[in-house]
Amino acid sequence: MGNERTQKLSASLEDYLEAIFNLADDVGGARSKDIATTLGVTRSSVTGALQLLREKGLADHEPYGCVTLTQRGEAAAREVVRKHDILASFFADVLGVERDVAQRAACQAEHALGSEIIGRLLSFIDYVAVSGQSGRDVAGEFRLFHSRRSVRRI
Amino acid sequence: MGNERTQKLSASLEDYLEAIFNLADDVGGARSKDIATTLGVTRSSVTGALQLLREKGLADHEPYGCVTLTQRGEAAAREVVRKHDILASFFADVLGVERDVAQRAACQAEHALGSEIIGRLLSFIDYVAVSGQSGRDVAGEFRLFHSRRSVRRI
DNA sequence: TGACAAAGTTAGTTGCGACTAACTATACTG
DNA sequence: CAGTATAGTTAGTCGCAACTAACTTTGTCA
Repeated sequence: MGNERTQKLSASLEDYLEAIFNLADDVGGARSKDIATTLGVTRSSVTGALQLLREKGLADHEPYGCVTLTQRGEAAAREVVRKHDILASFFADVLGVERDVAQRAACQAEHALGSEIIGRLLSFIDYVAVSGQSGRDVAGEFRLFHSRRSVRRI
Repeated sequence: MGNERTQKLSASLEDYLEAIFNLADDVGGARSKDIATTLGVTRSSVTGALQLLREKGLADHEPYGCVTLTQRGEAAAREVVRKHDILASFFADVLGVERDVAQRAACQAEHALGSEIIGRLLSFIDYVAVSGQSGRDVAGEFRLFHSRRSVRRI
């Protein structure tokens, strides 16, 4: 109990995991420089974070080489990415927020919400998606509702 | 520009503002001890935070006395409380999460979301609330949808 | 192959936000 | 009103997560 398997990650380390995962996915490998660019931090900050991720058994990183995630690291990264995608989809597809605003908000909120809420949110997105098939498009109806209310406030 | 009026508050200071506001509302005054208990920190941490809030012109605090919020401090606190309430209501009333889980999640997420998203969320809650009056209760329907999907996964 | 640019690391600093321990002020109570 | 419990403050420490500056390694190319 209380070992490295159960420790909660900081928002910062979750961001690093997410960036490493996405870079590996997109470019085929995560270089320290690219992680720094993605997250808007210096290379030395990345070195420090990789050190921590290695200590926690989440990333492997031979100096001057590519960063790879361990099985546990990849699992943790997938969970962060999943939260991100669900939140971004909810903001954009249900609430009707601009894609890039939704993305940025998802980045912030993904660290704050547990799996109970995220699971329900995913469910809700699906509910809204199929709502059109039963004669009433919830997302569209809400957009109308929202724009009318906004107009009233001008 | 860049003066004290426009600076963004840390999540921690927002928590202090919120606690002070709620205590003043509930008990009629915010004592350092009570702020500490509410937030689960030590009294000395509160002293430090009050120092910062005073420097930022958000709280007045004569040593050994009650803490009061300035106009700007109260405005900032109201905004945090508003975000909290909207999020908690969304989690509980729309997603159907337990009240206390919703409260805790709102505490975490309230610092991460800007007014664009929060405004839409409020709008959405209203939309769901009036949805029942037009023959179809979105929240209730979703609960059914979610519970059926959950059962399928067992 | 030698030089240089780019990438990565190390060492040391900063700010924040918590903590403990020790001290001071206030308030209550016999 | 003296003594003590409670509240508040101060000083000093710690961990985290960033930073800069200086150094090392790697890779490229004339």
